Amino acid sequence: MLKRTHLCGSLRPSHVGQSVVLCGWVNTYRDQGRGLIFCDLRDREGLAQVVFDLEQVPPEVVEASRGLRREDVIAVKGIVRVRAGGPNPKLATGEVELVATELEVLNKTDNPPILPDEYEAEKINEEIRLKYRFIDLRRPRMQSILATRSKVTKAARDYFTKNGFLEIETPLLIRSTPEGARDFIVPARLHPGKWYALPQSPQLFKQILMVAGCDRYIQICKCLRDEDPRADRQAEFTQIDLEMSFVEREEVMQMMTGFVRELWSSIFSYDIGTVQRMTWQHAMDRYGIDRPDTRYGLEIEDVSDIAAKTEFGVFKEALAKSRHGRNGVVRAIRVPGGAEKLTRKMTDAYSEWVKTFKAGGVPVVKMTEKGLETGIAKFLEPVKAELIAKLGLQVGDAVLFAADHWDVAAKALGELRQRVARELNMIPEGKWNFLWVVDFPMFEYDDEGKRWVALHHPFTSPNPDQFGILESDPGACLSAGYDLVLNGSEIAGGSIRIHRQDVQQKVFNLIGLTDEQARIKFGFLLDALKFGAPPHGGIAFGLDRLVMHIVGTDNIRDVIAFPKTQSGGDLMTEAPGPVDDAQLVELNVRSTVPVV
RNA sequence: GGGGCGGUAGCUCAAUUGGUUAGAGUACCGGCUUGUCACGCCGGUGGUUGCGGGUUCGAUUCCCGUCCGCCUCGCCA
Repeated sequence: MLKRTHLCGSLRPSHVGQSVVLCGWVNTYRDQGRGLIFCDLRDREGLAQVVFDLEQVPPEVVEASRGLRREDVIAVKGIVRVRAGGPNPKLATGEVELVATELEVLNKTDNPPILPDEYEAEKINEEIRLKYRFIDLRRPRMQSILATRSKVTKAARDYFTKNGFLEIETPLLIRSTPEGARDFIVPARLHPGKWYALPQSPQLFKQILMVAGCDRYIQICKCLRDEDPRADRQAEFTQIDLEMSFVEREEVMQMMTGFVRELWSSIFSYDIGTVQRMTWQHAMDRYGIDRPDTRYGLEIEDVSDIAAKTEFGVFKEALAKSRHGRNGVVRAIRVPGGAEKLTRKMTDAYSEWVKTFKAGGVPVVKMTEKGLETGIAKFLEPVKAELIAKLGLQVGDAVLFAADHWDVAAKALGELRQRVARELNMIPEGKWNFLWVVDFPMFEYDDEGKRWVALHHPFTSPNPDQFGILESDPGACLSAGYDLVLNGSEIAGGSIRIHRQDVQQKVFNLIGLTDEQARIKFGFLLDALKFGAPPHGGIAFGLDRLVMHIVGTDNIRDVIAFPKTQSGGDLMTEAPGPVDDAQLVELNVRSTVPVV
């Protein structure tokens, strides 16, 4: 076999005159007739044009070159020269070509169902791309994404090991724990009737590594949550998981900010500047979401007191609502220029759409030269001046309202804010807005379960100044949690953990675990906390999402080599699949559904 | 679990109100072509219209069910 000397994409004028061997896939071939054949050969690095001058090569090369087809795998030996037909500016190698002297066809291909040609590929159904992933991944775009992902994981290892983190592996077969997402479970052959779970994250193990004196830990690990996927979510995903001892949240945030600073600097030569902080309450009030996109305005204003002075029934009803000690609200978004840009059709669609978030609709008013018009203008007439002042209304603006329980109104306007920004093209290109969200509540009340549930997870510590109200007013207690948000998407989340056994016990009690249940489920953690647990905290980056931002895609499957579909299937391997009865018998498992 | 969109040639799509032999581009096959680069020209092969049922003289088209894919609500500590 001819031995490769260069990568296709690496050929440059400096190679002219050299004898080289390229290996790769036939990207395209152009048969010019009896004398001349062109072939663009592709490998991971790019394309190079190979010329077969049929009068200058041995008969077997003539025959083999005439039989070349797209995606055949070949090795070619030849001399690099300046292109005789003039340069091709579309190719990085476009100034040179390889004049073939030898050709070895390493593997003929069947007619490929799809081609890794960018011109074609953008149009091909993802279903087909996933089935023939081995061809789809040959595309330059996909190769580039895989390379970028590799760069990110290497940057993480470099940065964190440089800062004293040890890379330590944690088990995949673990104990199933309550709380959180649904577990994937694995039958334990040696323990009939018992099961392992696959980790939703290495959370408890990394905490125990801190108790074990490892000081700083990093792992790039798979996490598995048996929940329905989304465009930016897979059941099986990857985290850059970290934990540090003897720190408070400030040091964790500084360390992590340093990482993204280095990453963005090395990949984009972009200075992320000072990363802003925002409290969870501020985020919810002003942006209607716990991961605000601060690249544009459209902030939410509370106009409850003004609305209270109107006779508009929807406002009155909303303000009369109350839940968990919080009154209903009327809130509004001023849309600059919205009087013209937001058509009746659009605002009607918004009203319909917010119903999916349990809101009743979106009252609208527009500001024209004549004053407030359309929509609910007549109800607002008495408070016109106040409203204009509060919202800073100018002629040409529109106002979108939500009136409901505070969380419903927040959610509706938060979603609406993003949709309006998208539809009115208000999101600036090329901006990277990083933001730390802090001071999350420890708990939220679960109406169905009639109990408090941890907003982050039950190992999250209250903020140091909040211990006093942990038990007396859990609903008001703020945690030492922090999320790193990029352009409205959560890319990392973590917290300072509880390192005292008595505090952990209290939190378990608060979320409805009795001492005995806590003992059964988390006895090892409570033990660890008893025997010398240092203060510690950490964070986990969602690697897939981080890479999505970096490569500019909104499809998580683009950044995973072998992703799963929305129903958890792998279209290439056809997993999940049936197993033999014998396997089930050995595992002491019986299926309750007939095998298809 | 709920809602929405989609599935026609290897691939991307079309097919009028339910009506002739389901078409086009591309890929593939054959021929021509010595400077192309999404090469070009001529010709050809290629169909379980996702699957199952129903209505009808007649179904890609209408109805029911089902499978698959995508988006989304719930869910994702």
